[in-house]
Amino acid sequence: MTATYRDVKADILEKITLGIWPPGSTIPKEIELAEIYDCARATVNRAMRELAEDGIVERKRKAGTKVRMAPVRQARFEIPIVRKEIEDKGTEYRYALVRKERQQAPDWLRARLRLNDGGAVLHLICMHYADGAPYQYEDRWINLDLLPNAAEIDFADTGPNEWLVATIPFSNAEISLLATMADAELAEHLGCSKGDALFQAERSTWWDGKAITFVRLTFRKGHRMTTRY
Amino acid sequence: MTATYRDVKADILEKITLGIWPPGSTIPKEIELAEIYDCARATVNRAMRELAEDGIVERKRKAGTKVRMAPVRQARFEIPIVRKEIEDKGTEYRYALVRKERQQAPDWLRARLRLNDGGAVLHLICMHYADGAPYQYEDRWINLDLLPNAAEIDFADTGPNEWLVATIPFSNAEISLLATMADAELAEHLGCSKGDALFQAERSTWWDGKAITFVRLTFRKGHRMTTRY
DNA sequence: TTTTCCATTATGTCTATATTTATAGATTGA
DNA sequence: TCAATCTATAAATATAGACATAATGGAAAA
Repeated sequence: MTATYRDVKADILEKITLGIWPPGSTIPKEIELAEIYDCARATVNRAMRELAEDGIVERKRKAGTKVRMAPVRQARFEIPIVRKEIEDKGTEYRYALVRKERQQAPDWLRARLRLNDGGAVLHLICMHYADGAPYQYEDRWINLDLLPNAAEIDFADTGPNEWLVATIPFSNAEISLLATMADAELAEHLGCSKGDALFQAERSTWWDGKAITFVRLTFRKGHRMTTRY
Repeated sequence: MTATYRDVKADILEKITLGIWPPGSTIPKEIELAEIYDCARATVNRAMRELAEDGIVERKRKAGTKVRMAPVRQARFEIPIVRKEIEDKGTEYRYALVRKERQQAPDWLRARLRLNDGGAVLHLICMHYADGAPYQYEDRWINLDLLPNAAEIDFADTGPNEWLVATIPFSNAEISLLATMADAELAEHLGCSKGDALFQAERSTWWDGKAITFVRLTFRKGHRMTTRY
C-alpha cells in the first residue's frame, strides 16, 4: 500500500507532464509529500533526487524544489569499445594495424593533451571492420612518457584501445563529436569517396592529471550515433 | 570522523584506479565495507549505487559487486535550447523564420515518427545566428493532428523549439548525431560551400506515445559537440 | 539607508534496523 | 543427465529519527 520511491517519482513526473505542476512552480516540500504518499521522507527524497538528476526539477536548500522552466535535456551516449559495438550488432569483428611509429609529439597534440614537456609518443593507425567492411578508422597517439611499455606491445592482433582499458582501469576524458571531409587516406581505408562527409569522434584521456592518449575515430560513411531519453 | 558516502565512493574509486581492486575482481560485500569504513550499510549502498550508475562496477543480488572489465563509458551531452547555447557563449542571439508551410506528412516523416494515419504537419525552416553569423539551420516538422494550435502561431519572433518546450513540458525523444554534406540550400544559409561536411542532429519527440515533432538541426561548418566525463 | 548578522527552514546526509527481492548454487526428482 | 525446485545470501528498498548545511529574509547595527 505504501508508495515506493518509484511510485512517488512516477506520480510526480506525471503531475509535471500533465501540467498540474507547470514549469516554474514549486513542488510541496518533502515532509508534505511524505504525508501525501504515506511514506518516509527518505523515500520522497530519493524520488526527488532522481528527478533532479534527470534535469526535470531543480532543488535548493531552503528554497524548495521547483519544476525547471526548460527541462535540461541531456542525452547519454554510450561509448563502447569498437569490438563490442560491432559484435553486439551480430556482425563479425576484424581488426588490422595499418601503421605504428614512435615519434616526438607534434605541437597540435601537445596543445590538445596539455603537455608541457615535449615527449615521445606512439602513433598508431588502425582499422576496424564489421563483416569484412570498413567500419572505423582509428588514429591514436599514446604518451610514452607515461606508458613507456606501450612501445613494446605488438598491436598486430588487438587494438590499442583494448590494451589501454586493461592497463589504465579508469580515467578522465574529453570527447568531441564533429563532421569532417574524407581526405585521400580516409577515403581509401573507409571505402568512400574523397570529400564525403564523415562522422568523427575525438577523445583525449587523462589519468591523475597526466595525459594518456588522444584518439581520433572516423566512422564509415553514413554512421549515426543514436540514443533515446 | 565517520565516512560520508562521498568518502566511501572516492576511496573505492581510488582502489579501483590504483589497481588494488582490478577489473573483474569482487569488491567486499556491503556489510563488510560498512565495518571497514565505520559507517552504516546505507552509506556504503549509496556509494556503490552511484559507482554502478557511473558504469564503474556491476552489482548483482547474491553475486556481489564486481569491478567492470571494461567500464561502460557513457558521455552525457546536454542538448540546450539554441538561444541559451548561443547566449551562454556570450554572443548575441538572433532568430529568423525562413519558411512556414502547412502540408501532408511525407512518407519518410511518417516512418520516422511512426505515424499510422497520414496527417497534416507544419513544416518550418528557421535560422539561428550568433553575433550575426549563421549558427544553426533548423528544419522542423510539427504534427498538427496533435498540436492543431501550432498552425495559428506566428513563428516570426520566437523559434518553434521554445514554443514547444513551453507547450509540452516533458516528452520522450530519440536523438541521432551524424555528418552530412552541405547541399545548395544549406550552403547558402550557413555561409559555407556546397559539399562541406556539416554536423547534424536529428530529434524525434513523442508525448504519451504520440509523435509531436521531428527536427533536423544542421550546425555551421566546424561545429563540435564536446563533453567531459 | 546600507550592511552585517542570525534565526529559520528546506534539503542533504547519516544511522540502525527491517523487509523484500533476485539469484547462485545446492538439492531433488524424472 | 538434465531440468525443476528449494534455500541461503546479498543487494534493493523502506523507515524513523537525528544532525549538518546552506540559503533566505528579516532584525540589528553602522
